[in-house]
Amino acid sequence: MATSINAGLQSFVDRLLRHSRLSEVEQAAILTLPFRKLTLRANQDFGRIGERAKHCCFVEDGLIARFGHNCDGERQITALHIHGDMPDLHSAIRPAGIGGLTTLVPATILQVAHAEVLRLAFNYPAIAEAFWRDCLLDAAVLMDWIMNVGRRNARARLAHLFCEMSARYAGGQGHLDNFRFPVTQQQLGDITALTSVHVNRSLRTLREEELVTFQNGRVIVSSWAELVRAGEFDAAYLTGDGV
Amino acid sequence: MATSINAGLQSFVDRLLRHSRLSEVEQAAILTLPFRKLTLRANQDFGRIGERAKHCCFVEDGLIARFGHNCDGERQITALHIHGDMPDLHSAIRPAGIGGLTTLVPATILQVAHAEVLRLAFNYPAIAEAFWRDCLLDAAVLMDWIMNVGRRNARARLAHLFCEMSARYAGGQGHLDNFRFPVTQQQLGDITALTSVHVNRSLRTLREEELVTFQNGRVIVSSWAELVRAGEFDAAYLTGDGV
DNA sequence: CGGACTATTGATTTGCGTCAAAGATTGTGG
DNA sequence: CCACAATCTTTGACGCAAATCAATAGTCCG
Repeated sequence: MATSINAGLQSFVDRLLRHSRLSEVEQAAILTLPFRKLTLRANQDFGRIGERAKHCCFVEDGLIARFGHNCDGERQITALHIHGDMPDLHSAIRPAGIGGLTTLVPATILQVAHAEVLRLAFNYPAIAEAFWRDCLLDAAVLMDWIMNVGRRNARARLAHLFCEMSARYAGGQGHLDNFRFPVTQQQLGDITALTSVHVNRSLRTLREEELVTFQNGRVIVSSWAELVRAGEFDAAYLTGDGV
Repeated sequence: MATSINAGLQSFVDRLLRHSRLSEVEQAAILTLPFRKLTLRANQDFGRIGERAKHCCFVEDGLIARFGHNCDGERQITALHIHGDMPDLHSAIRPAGIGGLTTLVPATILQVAHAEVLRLAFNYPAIAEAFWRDCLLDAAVLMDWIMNVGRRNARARLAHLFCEMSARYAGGQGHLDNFRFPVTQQQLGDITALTSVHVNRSLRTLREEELVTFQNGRVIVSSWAELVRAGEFDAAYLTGDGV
């Protein structure tokens, strides 16, 4: 169990600092959390459904998806977590699982015991507040995804998703016009509640309209303004508000 | 500004106690929160989009919906809140609005200033934890709704919704076979991402199958077991986990 | 070099939306 | 208490976006 300051934990602190104020002492307390580093293959499920977790996991590298299944076995991805996210911070407070977690690409995660997370939250009210706020940001994304899946057509859903990931990979400052987003068209379908066939057709539309190109797990934005319009994207829901 | 113990606040404490442990002192602290009671007509928007809130609102009576719009003006309801819920507890920690709030029927709400909520959370760590957990329960429902809208057909979406509301109106203990759920078919469509016409047809199907009848804002469950199966309902996501 | 994904495209089907119109219910003011 | 408006429910006919089915290429990797 490593306890030295770690670059992975630093990126989580960076994430928290984007929306919350933390003193040097509080930052240091997070950075010295004891963790266990796990290296996972692609498409490896962990944080099993129905099982009570005893750890939070923290994404040092890779792309993590939370998912559920309907009884026909169709998968629906309900959340994506990138470098610097803590996909199941909530499990420290509410251990009951809410869907499984899986890697979409090879990933490294840091496991931190619930007890350690709770100890921090208990000892440092500002950290508790930052954790709480972090969970609320995740919830805001969930709300946005309901809008996306419920009230937008295929083209708009994909446009919106690319906008969101562009903004998130940019780390809360503007957006990226060219970024790796290592998912298959099947997985894009699992995210947007479409079939891979229709994802393929809609991607072609977006490409031909010269809004965005998705190829080999990479997104290349041709016209950010048009893409934002097509996806009805407003980045407000991604930004914190407590600093 | 009333400060005496109030029956409305009591039902919120009851809700918290369903998932979190609070001492007598902590309960009393919540019950003496200063509030302002507002009586609202049906279909009255409040907690305006884009505006930073300064209060949390607490549902004493009625049915409150959180919603967003797409650019065609179609409304999507992303959350429902009943008697005892606090629809925007999160706004104390993250004031940025995430969609508007509206009443679906005449309602009475209690407004509590953010400062008061934060003071409680700061002074009583157990209350902060309970508030945090309460937000996580709301988030679990959001995740479930993504599944519902994304991966289930019209009949299953409605069945699932009726199951959820049956369980929630039962206050975390079993379910109700007969309960008021005062929404129109149009609003059922806004919740399930369907048109009111298709809601109507699907309700007929459910009625003819003798699973559930929806009439005049009342749900009458004919076969709970069948309804649960049709809606792929598992109440686990509604229950707290921290007691 | 062969097996397993992944992407692409065409043909066809279908669940749900759209449009339209007729009842039923509720509310309101005279 | 009735008349009339407004809203809500129900049903039919038709259209369309996305699903399904199916087949051919790429592409990656051992």
